[in-house]
Amino acid sequence: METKKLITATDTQYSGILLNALNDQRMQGLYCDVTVIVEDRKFRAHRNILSACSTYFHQLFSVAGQVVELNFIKADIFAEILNYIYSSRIVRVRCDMLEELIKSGKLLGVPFIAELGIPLSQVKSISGAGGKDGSTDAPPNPDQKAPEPQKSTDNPSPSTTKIKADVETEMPVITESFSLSSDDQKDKKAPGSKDQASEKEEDDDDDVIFCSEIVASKQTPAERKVPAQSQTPPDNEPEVKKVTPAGQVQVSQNYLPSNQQTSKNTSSAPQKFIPPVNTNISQNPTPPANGFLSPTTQKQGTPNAVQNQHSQNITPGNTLPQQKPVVNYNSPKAHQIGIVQPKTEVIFHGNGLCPPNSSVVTPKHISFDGVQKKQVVTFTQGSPSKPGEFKIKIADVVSGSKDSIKDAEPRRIIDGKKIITLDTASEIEGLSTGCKVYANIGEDTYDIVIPIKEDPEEGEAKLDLDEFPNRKRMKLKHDDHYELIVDGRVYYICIVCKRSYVCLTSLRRHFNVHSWEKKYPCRYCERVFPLAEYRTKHEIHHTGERRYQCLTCGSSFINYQVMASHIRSVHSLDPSGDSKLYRLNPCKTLQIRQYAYVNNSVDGAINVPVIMDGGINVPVINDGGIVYDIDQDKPQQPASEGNHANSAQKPVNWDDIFLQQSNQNMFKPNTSEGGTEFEFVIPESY
DNA sequence: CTAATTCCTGCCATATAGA
DNA sequence: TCTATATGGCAGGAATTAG
Repeated sequence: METKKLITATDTQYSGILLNALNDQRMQGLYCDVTVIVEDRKFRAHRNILSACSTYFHQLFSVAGQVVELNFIKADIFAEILNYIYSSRIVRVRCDMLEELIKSGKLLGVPFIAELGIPLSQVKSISGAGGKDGSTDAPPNPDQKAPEPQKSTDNPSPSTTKIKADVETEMPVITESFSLSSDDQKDKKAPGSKDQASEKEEDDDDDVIFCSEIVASKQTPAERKVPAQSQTPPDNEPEVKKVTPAGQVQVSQNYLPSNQQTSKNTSSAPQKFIPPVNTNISQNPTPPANGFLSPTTQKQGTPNAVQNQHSQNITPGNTLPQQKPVVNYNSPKAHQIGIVQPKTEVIFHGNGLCPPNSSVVTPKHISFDGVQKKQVVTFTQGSPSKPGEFKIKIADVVSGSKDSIKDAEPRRIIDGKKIITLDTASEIEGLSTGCKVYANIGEDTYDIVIPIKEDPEEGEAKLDLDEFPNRKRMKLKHDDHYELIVDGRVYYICIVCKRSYVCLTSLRRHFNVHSWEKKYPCRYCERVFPLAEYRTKHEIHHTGERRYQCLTCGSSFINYQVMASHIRSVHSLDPSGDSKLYRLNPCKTLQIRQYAYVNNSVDGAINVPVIMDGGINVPVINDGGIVYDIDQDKPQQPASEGNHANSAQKPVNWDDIFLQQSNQNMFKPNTSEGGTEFEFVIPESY
């Protein structure tokens, strides 16, 4: 066999170019497969990239859907981090943002950013260089390389080697403008200098330098995700293990026994799995320790909040005293009793650490480890026949540890599903979205049907097929909710915010507030709404139309609330009583879907008619007998909300749809019309 | 503190796609 | 045609915001 010369060629710029290309794609929205919502901003990105650079995302994406919402970070900070992830650079970050940036970097498990604090502190203290920089602290643990959180120890790539060599000198550098750089030296640039264009392509390798021990010293999200089997059962957890910021992942966790491995329990890490729940107490005046919560997030809880607030921090006044009969939400009896619990916000600590009697507290807003905000957990169980009165106390569901889930004994395997029984509802949290949870199997026990997945990706689809054989059309992946079955009733739980819904349609509708898959822009202004109804109501404010009319005095009002308030205050009557005290007139100014109203007024006032979807040219008669000729001549444009099926699909096409309808045609001031401020001018298209 | 506004969610009617 | 699902309007309570 003839010997052949082996050639090895390394494209030293490949990674940089690749990163650049990825960043370009991100900027163009190409192939972005995840939306990260931070505050009011949405960031499109690539899961692979994020997961490679962030231990947080790495874990999160193992369970999360296409949209994740972070509430423990500020949007501008996240923007910087995202820019870093896609460029390997942090450029000209304001110094006042630095601290927060570092914190956020830690939270997200982005080693480079997390490590920035080290040199910064050195700078601040003027303690001289060297010290405990990343190189010293960071164990020679190349496998913690940020881009590949899960492995690669065995890959001492040249770059890695080089990086190690450079560590001492190439720590992040704070320039005079507090820009941070970890510039690569391929072109021998001074650390502080930044030729962004060129460096961008070269820096990324270096980032592995700073990976680290943040990950090493703290339990990574991934570690947390997989519960250490040997962990103390949640019930016995004396205290909440401090939540490692970076670990505040979980929208949900896949809990597939088959996949569960104990390998990660190496984590002698002080922390155990951090449950997704971290609620905080709204009434609790204690601000987050780090104080970096935005006002809006203060009620949302942050990892830090979790860290610093314990369930026992619950303001006594806001919680039922302990001596109060504990209504263990895990107990079916709790529901049966129908106890109305005081509402409050609670810090739920993971691992089911929240004391069992924390159930006596009904959190109103629960944050789940940074993934979202409010949580309605009013849990009162009236009669099951009154769905609205029975809300699952999600806190129960989410506060649990997965340890016991894993430990739960598989009771039986049926049709590709493994059924396990949990001892407490708090353990349910670990379930993947495909799991169905059956409560009330016994006191404080729950049967959980877990699909046995061969392939994590297909698992849920398989689950659906398995579990819903009767459904002809089942979403292959309903990764937007869990299903919790209590007393035979199914509750749909949003995986993002853990709200529970009796109606799946309600959940679907609600979920758009997370995903913004559909957007409903106002025709009159720049506002955009996640729900069509919100937009409609908002637009009515633009038109000024007053559809709600008090039957007692004839006054008209713009919405139900105003009308009801009027009836209550002026007439001292209850608008929600049996007798109809108002009338809802058909909408004249907006082409919204209207139903064939049932007579909803006690006096027989008409609520007329009969404009259906697609029937927009059906004349509408108002209560005064006036015929509103709706869209007589205009052929149905797929023009409106009325055609909701279409508009819903492409809600952003409002501009196209209504382009010809100038707003001023919709209404104009009218002083002649008593009582109302506008004369409604039905556009021709109506 | 009160009123106004916005949000939320069960329920319902309607439209549509697929079997 | 039937069924499941999507969509969105409405009611009315709750939460939030504004004055």
